Amino acid sequence: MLTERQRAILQAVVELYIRSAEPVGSRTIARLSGMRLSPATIRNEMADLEEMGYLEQPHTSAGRVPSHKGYRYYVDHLLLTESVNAEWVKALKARFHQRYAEIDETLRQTASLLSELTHYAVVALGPEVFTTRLVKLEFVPLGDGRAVAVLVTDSGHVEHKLVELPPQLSSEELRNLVEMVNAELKGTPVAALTQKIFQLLARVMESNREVYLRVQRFFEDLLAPSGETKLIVDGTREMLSLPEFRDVDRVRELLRLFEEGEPLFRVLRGAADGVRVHIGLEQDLGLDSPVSLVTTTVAFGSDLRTTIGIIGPTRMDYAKTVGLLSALSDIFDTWGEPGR
Amino acid sequence: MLTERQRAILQAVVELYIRSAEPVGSRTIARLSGMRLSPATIRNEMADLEEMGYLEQPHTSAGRVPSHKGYRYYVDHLLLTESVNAEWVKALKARFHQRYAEIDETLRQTASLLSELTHYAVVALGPEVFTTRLVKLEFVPLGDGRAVAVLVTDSGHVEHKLVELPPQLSSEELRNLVEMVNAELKGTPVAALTQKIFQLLARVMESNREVYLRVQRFFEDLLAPSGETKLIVDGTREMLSLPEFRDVDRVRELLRLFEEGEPLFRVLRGAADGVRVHIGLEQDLGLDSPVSLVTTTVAFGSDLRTTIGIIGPTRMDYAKTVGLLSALSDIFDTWGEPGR
DNA sequence: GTTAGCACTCTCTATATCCGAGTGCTAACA
DNA sequence: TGTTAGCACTCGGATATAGAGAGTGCTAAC
Repeated sequence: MLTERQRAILQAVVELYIRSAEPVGSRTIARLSGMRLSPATIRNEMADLEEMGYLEQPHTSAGRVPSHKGYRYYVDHLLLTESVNAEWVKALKARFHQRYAEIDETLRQTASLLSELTHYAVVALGPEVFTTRLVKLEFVPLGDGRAVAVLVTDSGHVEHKLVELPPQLSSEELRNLVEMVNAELKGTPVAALTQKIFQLLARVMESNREVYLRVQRFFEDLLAPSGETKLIVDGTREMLSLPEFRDVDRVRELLRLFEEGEPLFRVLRGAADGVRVHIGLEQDLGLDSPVSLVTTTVAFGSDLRTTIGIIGPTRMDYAKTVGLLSALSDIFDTWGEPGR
Repeated sequence: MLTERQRAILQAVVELYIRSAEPVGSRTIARLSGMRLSPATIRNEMADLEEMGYLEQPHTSAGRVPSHKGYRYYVDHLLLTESVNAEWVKALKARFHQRYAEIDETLRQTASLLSELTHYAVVALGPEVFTTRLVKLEFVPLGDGRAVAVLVTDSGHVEHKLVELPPQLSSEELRNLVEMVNAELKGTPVAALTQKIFQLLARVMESNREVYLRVQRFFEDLLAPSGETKLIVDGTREMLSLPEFRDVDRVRELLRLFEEGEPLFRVLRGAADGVRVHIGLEQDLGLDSPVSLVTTTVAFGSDLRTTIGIIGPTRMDYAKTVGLLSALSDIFDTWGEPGR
């Protein structure tokens, strides 16, 4: 259990370190924090805090730096979430008021704005479309045995794919089939589509087993999630001005992380609902540089959900970041209700 | 006019500098190049080459480095284009044999492969769709006054956009309109589409001036090139291992360039047909780091054209890069003929 | 419990020094 | 006349050294 004074000192260390990126000494705290205490006293407390694992010393005779445990305590008990600038909230909301935009695009723009506001990098899971529903499936023949298949969902999302038509299937038959799919499966959640189509096919085509198999394969290909969920990344550039990334090797690592995506996927997928602070992800992400991630998992209306994360140095400005993502969550929540 | 020996020396300087990134001294050339000459003789020649502007000295008592003029001469007169690894050609061709893929995707994959092969960054202009033709225009109503407009071209390209339906237009009327567009304008080049639609509208709706204007505005919006041509970028990461980018500031510049796009657009758009070598683009691109660009402008069949460029340090491996892009051009050319 | 004082530690910066690679020039050589 | 050996000179980069500054822990006094 920490005393009131220890908490105050821990808070001061964290906040000063966040601002300066330099180890914080007892002098500095004595001067800048309101406490009427001498450096010596603060030194004693800091020694205790270190022993308890909240602070670390890069080397003897340097100031202190928060440990992961220290950050954790700070975030969980000492953080006063900043109420977000009204200006910013307005800017965020603006992203949603242009209803023309596709969800993907909205998300991309949000990411871009967030990185601009925080000066950190932003990652977002492309929205999962599991629960969106089919509005229309269409084939547009191109004339040389190929066609474009276009699939429109009720969220306004469009998937399209160039397909080779199975030669066994006359264009007449295909047209009938598609008409039937549209008539009978409109409103079906996209996730269940493949299965439903198979059932439909089985019913219609039981006569001709061989063609059935071909056509089944064909739809299977068509509906296979085209390139698994995308990762949206923005603001890589912002990270480069941080002292943590003064070294090009660090930058290279970071770019690799963003290009590769896999480790980020894992972390984002694993993030619990609401705004969460993940401190010290360097191991999980395979980086040498100390980074933290603040995530929020939000729902777009009742159909879609996505996770947005802000990646910064471990000494990132948690107050601002958490505040911003909370505000964003609220906007998402209230936005889902009226229309979509 | 350069003597045979001077050309040999210039070539040696360029090639050694490309390999080592270090200024090249007379000793090195005497040792490594086949010429049976002493360093002293080579020094004399190098002094002459410097006076003629082909070489530069970073400082007295360093070796020589090629000037832009030197590179130019090398590329224009001394370059033996490497015949490309059969393996690579195969890999490139493979990108085109999956006819399912959309052009955009093909291009993206090609860029990715090129950057992997060269270890430089690759930029490509999203293909210009000016000459592709309309195959089908479709509106899929979503039910709350919005609809998805889907436009399919004969190259298999799909554009889609969420639109708000003009309330003055009944869905009945819209359906008729779209049907008419499809019936009458199928095969129209996309570039001419807006104008054609206006003519059609004018003919059909002359009775109701006010609605006409609304609907015109609506189509205008719809067909406005959605977000000007895209820039495809890949392989930024590769650049980071080059000594030219050991400094983070340089990296930051580079990332900004790729994010911003505008200067790159200008250069790529301005590139003449065929394989071209642009030496020393640092001014044009607003960089401090010395970079060159090798471009090729290729046609996809008769309909589309695009420019692909490889950006590397000015001391990039021109032989390899030019060879690779030549091979790519050939593949594009022969590929355009059969099907599409 | 708090604080002043002090010796000590360690990093960082600036300065001096040295080494090596490379040059230009001169004079000798074929 | 072109080529080469020799040599003094230059300059950047690496290495060593000293000193400043910031911060600590500990002791002893308040």
